[in-house]
Amino acid sequence: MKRPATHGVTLADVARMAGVSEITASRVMRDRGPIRAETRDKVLRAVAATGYVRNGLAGSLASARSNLVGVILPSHTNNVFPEVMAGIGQALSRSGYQPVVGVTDYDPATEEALVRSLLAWKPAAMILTGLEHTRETRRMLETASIRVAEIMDIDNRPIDLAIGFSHLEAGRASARHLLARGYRRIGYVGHDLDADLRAAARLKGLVDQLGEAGAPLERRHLTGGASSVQRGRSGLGALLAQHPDCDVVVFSNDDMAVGGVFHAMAEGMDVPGRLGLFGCNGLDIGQALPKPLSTLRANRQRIGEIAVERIVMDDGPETGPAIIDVGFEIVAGATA
Amino acid sequence: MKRPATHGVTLADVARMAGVSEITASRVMRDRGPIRAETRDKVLRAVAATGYVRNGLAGSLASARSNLVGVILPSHTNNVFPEVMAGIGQALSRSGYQPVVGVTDYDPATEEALVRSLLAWKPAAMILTGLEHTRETRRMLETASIRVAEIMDIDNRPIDLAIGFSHLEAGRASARHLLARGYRRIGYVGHDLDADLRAAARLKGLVDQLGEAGAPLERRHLTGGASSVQRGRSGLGALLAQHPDCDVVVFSNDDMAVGGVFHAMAEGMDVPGRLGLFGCNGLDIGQALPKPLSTLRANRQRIGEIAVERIVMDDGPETGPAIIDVGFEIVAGATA
DNA sequence: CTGTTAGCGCGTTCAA
DNA sequence: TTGAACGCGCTAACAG
Repeated sequence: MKRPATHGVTLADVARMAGVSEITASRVMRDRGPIRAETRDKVLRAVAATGYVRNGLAGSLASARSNLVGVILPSHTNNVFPEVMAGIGQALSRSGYQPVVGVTDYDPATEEALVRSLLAWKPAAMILTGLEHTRETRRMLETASIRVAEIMDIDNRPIDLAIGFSHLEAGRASARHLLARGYRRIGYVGHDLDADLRAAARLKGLVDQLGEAGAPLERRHLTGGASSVQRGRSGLGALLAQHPDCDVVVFSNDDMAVGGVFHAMAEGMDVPGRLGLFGCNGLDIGQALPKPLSTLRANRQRIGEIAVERIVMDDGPETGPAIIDVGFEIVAGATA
Repeated sequence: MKRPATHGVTLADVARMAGVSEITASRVMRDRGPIRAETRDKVLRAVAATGYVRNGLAGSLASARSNLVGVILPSHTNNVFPEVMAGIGQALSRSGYQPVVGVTDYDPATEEALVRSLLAWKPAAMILTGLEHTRETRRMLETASIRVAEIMDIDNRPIDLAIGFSHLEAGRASARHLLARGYRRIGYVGHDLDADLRAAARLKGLVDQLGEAGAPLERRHLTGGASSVQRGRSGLGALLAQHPDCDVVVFSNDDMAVGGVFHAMAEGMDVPGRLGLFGCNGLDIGQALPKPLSTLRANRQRIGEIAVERIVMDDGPETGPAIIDVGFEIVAGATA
């Protein structure tokens, strides 16, 4: 190797080698303004020869804009978030943006700290989950004068743009579905709902609607901790031990419900003859079961995509806080 | 509001309000050097009053270091990657670093483009998947003089540090397990292996070992496309249609294998009496099945954690390319 | 314990 | 179609 090429080839080096000014080289790098083809070639050759890599820090500092987008999600383990992340990631890469990711573990204080440190990168936009944040989180976001998308939930007033569906309504719709099927002794198996506000909202909708219909939800078992297939499985066992008379069980989400299906299988229980099972989320896995899971599905990947499309690609006039309801559908399935 | 507070409170503003120099304010922000408690308080008060948010772009540019770490993964949908991302994310946040994420869809050219754009942020380190990259990717990484971790695979020479296990050996170990159980008419159901080099390596190990044992792997079905529970389910159906005499089927991973289990359930097939089923990865879901899946497990979350610990927290002397083998274990399960 | 000086590597704004 | 001058907001390296 004739040159160690260790570190720090700058635009100035490239410009010098190409025999042009820095700004011209800069324009070539960014496809900006009119450049003679010959000049462009000289610069590109110099880039190749030096192995120049743009310094985004300097560029963004000078231009006061970056192509970073802050993304804050509650959890890595809950299967729905990899899916929305997939939607976000794909849409972002199409438009040349890059996600800087943080995970809150459902803790508002952690979220606040994350917002603060992500804002330090002067992101073009910020995507966060849910509509409940600390006062300081909201203040920082409002002050930053960047686009903000709050995803998953629409049951409250967003800072800028909310994309998702009403979890309250989802709970109600589940209840109506089960009532229509003739179920009356309804049970519920859930994970830790103090943290997962959206699962809690679905439960509230379920409880409200069932109460109004005169079939109150009295049979419940909460496992505590994050949702998982294992906890769904053990949770159903625990619920039935206490309330053997349930005719259907609703789970806080599909992971839990799949666990419930496995419990029923292991016990040789007839589903849905002896016991109906109902999930929430429409995960791939539930639909691949021998009997596809009855559940409620929203397109989570699409939520991520829409968030990106609206806040990083859109530059229409600001019209104040907006809400996009992507809706949900009851998947009849074969278990309830 | 007495002040729009829209945009751009700088360190200079804070310093002025606190009656100190910029560098002192800077030191307070970063907990650097000795500061009198009183001075620190004045600064912190000014920070609170102004709502100052540090500009990481300027800071990193000046100090030539950032707390960003580039993370490049092949896929969002393959369930193993959310798990390693969980390990990476947790370990990073503990040490105050933030991941900038890119997804290659198993394409080396996409990976190269990602490396180039992530390098623009002068990350403290870079984590990528596998040991196969384009020549230019390797060059950029070597030139960048940052720590590089290549995760998942150790069957080749790493740029700096490799963390994972030998997929070739994993395939061989699976073969030995099945042979020891007495299986001889072994089938295989896989997804698209052109892209997923590690699944391909496991298959090669499997084929080699079976060949050496005189029970060559002749019964195969490849579905094409990414792995999924659905494809595993349909794939097993297709394989058995062609080769009804299989006594055990190995799947390219656990998602596929769980699909296989569901197919067997739906057909009322006796597992493992009539047909054994064997996966790879040890996903939670496989272990929650009525009969826990027989599979091969590596601790993927730990791989992510170790990668971070070694390349961002470690500053021991460089000793050239290193390999960390986290190993794997055969999970006997109840399906093979 | 605190301050001064001097950039970091780019892009913006003008002018040519 | 190209360039010169300036500054983005912060921190390193000294001094004091």
